[in-house]
Amino acid sequence: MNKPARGRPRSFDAQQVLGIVADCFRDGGYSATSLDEIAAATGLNRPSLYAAYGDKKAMYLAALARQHDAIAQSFDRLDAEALGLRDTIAALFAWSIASYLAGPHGARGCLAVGTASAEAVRDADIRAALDRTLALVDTRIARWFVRDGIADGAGRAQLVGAAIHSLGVRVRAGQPRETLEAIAAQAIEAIVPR
Amino acid sequence: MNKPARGRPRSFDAQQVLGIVADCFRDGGYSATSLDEIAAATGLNRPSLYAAYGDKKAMYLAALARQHDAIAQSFDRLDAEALGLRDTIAALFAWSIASYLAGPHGARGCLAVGTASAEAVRDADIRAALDRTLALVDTRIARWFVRDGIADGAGRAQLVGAAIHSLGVRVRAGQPRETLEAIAAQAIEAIVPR
DNA sequence: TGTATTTTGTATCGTTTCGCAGAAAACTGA
DNA sequence: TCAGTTTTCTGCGAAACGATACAAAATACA
Repeated sequence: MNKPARGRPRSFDAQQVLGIVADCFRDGGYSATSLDEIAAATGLNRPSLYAAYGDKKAMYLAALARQHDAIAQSFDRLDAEALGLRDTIAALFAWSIASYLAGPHGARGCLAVGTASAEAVRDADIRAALDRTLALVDTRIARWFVRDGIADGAGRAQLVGAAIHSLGVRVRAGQPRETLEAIAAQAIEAIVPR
Repeated sequence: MNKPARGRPRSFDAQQVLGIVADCFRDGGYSATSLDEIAAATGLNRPSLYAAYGDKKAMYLAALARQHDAIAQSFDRLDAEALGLRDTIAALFAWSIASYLAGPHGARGCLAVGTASAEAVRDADIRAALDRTLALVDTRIARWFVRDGIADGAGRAQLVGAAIHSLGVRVRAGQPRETLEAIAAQAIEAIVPR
C-alpha cells in the first residue's frame, strides 16, 4: 500500500494536521489567518507546511476540500441510516448544528459559508470551491425529496440548504443554540411535507 | 443648519465616499482590502480617510452601519407601500436580489453576510454589528406576519431571513440570477400562508 | 558503513501593510 | 492683509506577512 518512503519520515500525519489548519482558517478566515498562527497551532515550522501542502492558498483550498469530503461522508451516513424523510432532514440539521458549535475554540460555524464567501468574489478558485460545496448540499438533499416523489424536490432542497447556510452565518454572529434549533424545527415544518 | 466650517473645506462628501468604501469592502472583505485600494478607489489619500473615519476597522464598522441604515430605510419604504403580505415579502426578495447583483463591479451579495461573517468570530465589535443587522431583518419581517395574525410569525420571519442570507452567500459563489429568483419564489410558497 | 533522499529547524529576504508626522494649501474671520 | 483653523499631500517608519535558502538530522538502500 504505502511505499516505505525514501528519506527522512514525516513527523506528523498530513490529514490530521489539515484538520488543525482548517480550524485555524475557520476561526479567522483566510486573509486574517497568518502562517505563523497555523505554524503555532500545528506545532510545525513553515517550511514543513509548505512542503506538505504548498502555499497558503493551497492550504486553504485543501481545507475546503477536506470539509467537502466530510460533508459528503455525512450524507452517506444519513443515507445508510435509511430514516424517513422528516427524520433524515432533522438529523441533517442536528449534525449541522452540532458541527457548527463544535471545535477547539467554541462556536465557529461553517468554513465554506463563513469564510470562503468573503474571498469568493476576488478569487475564482475559492469561488468554485464554495459553489461546489453548496451544490453538493443542494443535490444530496434533493435526492431525498425526489426519492419520496415530492413535487419540486430540487426547489425544496434549496430551501433546506438555505436554512443551513443561515445557521452557519447566525452561529458566527453569536446566536445561541436554542435559536438555531428553533429555526431548524421551523424549516422542517415549512419545507418538508408531512 | 451646517455651520460654514472653519478651516479648509473638505473636498469630498463623507457619506458618498463611505459608499465607495463599502463597495471596496464588499468586494474583497475586511482583511483582504487594503487602505491603498480604498484610497485609489475613492481618489483620496490615506490621511484624509483617517481624518474622516478613523482607522481601518472604524471605516469598516461605518460601512456596516451605513448598510444597516439602508436596510432599515428599505423596510420603511416597503411598510409605506402597504402591500399585502405576499407582495410585501416578494418585494423584499426582489429588492434584496437587485441590491446583491448591483454595484460597480457586478454581483457582490451582502456586506454583512458575505464579509462580516469571516471576521465575526475573532472581532467582538464586528460580531455585534453583524448580529444587529441580522436581528433588524428578522424583527422587521416578523412585524408583517404578526400584523396579519399569522401563527408563529417570528419563526416564519427567521425562515425568510434565512432565505435572504442564503441568497447573499449564493451570489458570492457565482450562482445566476435565475437561481436566486427561483429560491425566492419557493421560499414565499413554503413560508408565507396563502 | 557509506551514499542518496527527504524532512526539519534557523534564519532571513523582499514586500506589503497600517498608521502617522510635518509641511503646504485652502478657507474663515477680523 | 493677516492670523487662526482645518484639510491635503509627500514621505516615512515600524511591524507583519508570505515565502525561501541552507545546513543539520533522520531514514532507506546498497
